[in-house]
Amino acid sequence: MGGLATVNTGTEAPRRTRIQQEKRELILEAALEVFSTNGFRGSTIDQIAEAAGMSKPNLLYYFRRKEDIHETLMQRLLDTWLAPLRELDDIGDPMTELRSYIRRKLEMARDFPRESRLFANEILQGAPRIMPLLAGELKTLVDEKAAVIKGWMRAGKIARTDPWHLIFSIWATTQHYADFDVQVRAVLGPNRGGDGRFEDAARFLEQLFLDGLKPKG
Amino acid sequence: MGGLATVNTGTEAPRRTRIQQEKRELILEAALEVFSTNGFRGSTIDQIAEAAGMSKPNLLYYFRRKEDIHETLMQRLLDTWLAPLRELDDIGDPMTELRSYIRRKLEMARDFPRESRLFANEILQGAPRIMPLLAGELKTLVDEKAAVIKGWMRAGKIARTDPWHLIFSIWATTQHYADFDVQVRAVLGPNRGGDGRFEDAARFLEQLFLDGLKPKG
DNA sequence: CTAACGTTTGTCCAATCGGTCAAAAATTTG
DNA sequence: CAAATTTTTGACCGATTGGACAAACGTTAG
Repeated sequence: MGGLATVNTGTEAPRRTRIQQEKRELILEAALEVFSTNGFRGSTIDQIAEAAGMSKPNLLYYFRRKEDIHETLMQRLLDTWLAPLRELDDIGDPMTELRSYIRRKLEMARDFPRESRLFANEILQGAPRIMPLLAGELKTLVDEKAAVIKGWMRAGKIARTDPWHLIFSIWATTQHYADFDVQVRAVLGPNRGGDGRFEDAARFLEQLFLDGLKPKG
Repeated sequence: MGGLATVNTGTEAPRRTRIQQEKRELILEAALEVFSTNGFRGSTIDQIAEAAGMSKPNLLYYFRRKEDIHETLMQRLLDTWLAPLRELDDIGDPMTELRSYIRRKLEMARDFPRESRLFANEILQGAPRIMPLLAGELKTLVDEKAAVIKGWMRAGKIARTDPWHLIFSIWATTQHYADFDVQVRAVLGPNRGGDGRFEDAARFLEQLFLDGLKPKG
């Protein structure tokens, strides 16, 4: 007889066997691949199951509903995704801090493009599943860091601007290389669009955020 | 009896009656709304038909397949979407030209957010339907404008950087306010996230691209 | 009026969807 | 070993999907 609801209690304590750990991980990896390229509604359980190398009922033994997979994925994502911003620290040289924040975000776009696209998909569709997190946890964190940046501006360490839009512009420019990767590569062509494109981007962004475009007097 | 295939010949000349013109326009408007928030696979013909105020078979009388609607939408989009870049002109002050390009792109993000999201959805999913356009028409245009920008750099009118990544950064920062609008508003909150957010963004971006963040000596 | 043509809809269909279930297979436990 | 438990699967279900079709309806030209 089937050993049923002991696995996906969801809210309860996750007492899991070794196999359950491994298989759940396998499913999440496959789901990340599928969800990030097709969106939630555009992805099917069959696709995920096939990518994970198992049958659909077997997948549903580990995750009761399609939404549970997506939810688990999103929860994990947000933690690692905001880590670079959390590291933005009041101690240390402001310009250096910002530069390394940009570098870290660009590295994440390079190393975890699927996670970036998963997030972008969710936001594009109106963030129906993570809206509370955006208005809560995320807003709190950004407001906090905006205050730090404002302190730097008052101290004359960096130019005075809108800290919130500064953070947006860092998000936009770095995540662009993950979310719009196909377009970036198509436009750059085989030569400039190769592996070196992230170093080119890093150099450009560093200069942009440091000096802007005005020619050196 | 039905007056059949005279409407959706697709490749042939579009000899259309007044009603056909109007209804097709109605459908495209509804489809833009639906596709831009749900993606292609996530949208259903029924949704579009309902949004257009007609029955599904009636919609399919004007567009034979779901894909035909999407294709028509994308074709129109690309023309208007790239118009600002086409206007980027060699005559005139380079810094002014770039500034007004950024302003125009930001206005498009404000006035046509659905178009921006439709495009973002397509790229996110690997641009399966417009890849040839990216590697062809788009690349040609960008290469051409990159050459113009390079000329400005050689003439010492703007700082030397990578013109392609400069264009990417303008796309990213401006379209961010359409594609990630939900997140932007959630983070800014009711006060700063109101209608004034685009003016704040315009001010910030102007300063970023002009002077960067380095404090004024 | 009527014939021809353009428009609209109700009905239907095969394929696919998310998810269930019971039974088989594999594994762990004693 | 055998019993208990966990894991896997084939078969199945109702709902939804994109699309086909013929009949009904509306409009216009002769």
